[in-house]
Amino acid sequence: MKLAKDLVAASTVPLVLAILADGESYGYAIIQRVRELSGGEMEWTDGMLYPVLHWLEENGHVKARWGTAENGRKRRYYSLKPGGRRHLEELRAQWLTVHTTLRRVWRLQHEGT
Amino acid sequence: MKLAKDLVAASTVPLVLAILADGESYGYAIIQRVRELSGGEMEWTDGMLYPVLHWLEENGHVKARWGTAENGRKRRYYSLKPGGRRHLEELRAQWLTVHTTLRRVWRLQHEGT
DNA sequence: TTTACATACATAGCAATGCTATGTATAAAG
DNA sequence: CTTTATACATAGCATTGCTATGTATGTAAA
Repeated sequence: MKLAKDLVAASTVPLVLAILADGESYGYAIIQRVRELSGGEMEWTDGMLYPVLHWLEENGHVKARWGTAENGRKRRYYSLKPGGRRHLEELRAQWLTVHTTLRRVWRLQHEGT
Repeated sequence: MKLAKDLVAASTVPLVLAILADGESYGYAIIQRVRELSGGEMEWTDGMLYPVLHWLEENGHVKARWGTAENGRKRRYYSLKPGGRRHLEELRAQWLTVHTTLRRVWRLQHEGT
């Protein structure tokens, strides 16, 4: 399923933060995690993720460190800062507000009266 | 609660279509309906809604007619066309895909293991 | 040892567009 | 006669998402 641009934009930051809330991670792994969590429905490109990661870092939501994988490969590991956790909760609340609203109208369609 | 731009953008069209799926309506009433459905959390401006309505009409999702309210006031009534209904279902499916994905990560945070 | 593929990160730059700001008009209320 | 709520419309630009592109290396296969 091809997802609308808008929807992808609205969910990118919440998803990244939520994944990091589960523990430190890095770009490539986050992309795979998203595919996994979505059952293959969401396919992110690295080109769209890295700018988001940089933005999150600049805005104090996450911190980053260079690390080395078991195989010697360089990686940039990201983890949540307290501000990021707060931001995540805020975004979650916003998402749920909208979701609840949508559910209310949908219910009118699928049920009687 | 102030909602993020992205999230507003992602939910506007689905919400409008869903409201129209419930029956013919017009700009001003749609704005009030959104406020009502969201329990006052979502406040749309007319300036952001009308362009969306025009876009939906141009793209064959809705049809519009000029009508007159009981009080003699001119109104532009919109109603769903079959293509709009299909589009609504498509957007709903997309929304649910993302929502399900988010719920899965959130669950990891709020529950154990 | 060369090719191919997966892994891994980075960013310039512009196409696309959301929506603010602004304008018009009228019914009802005070 | 003034204000408020109702009702619709759109120019135009500030904002920004993300494609396209570039770099680099580990591993497997050919």
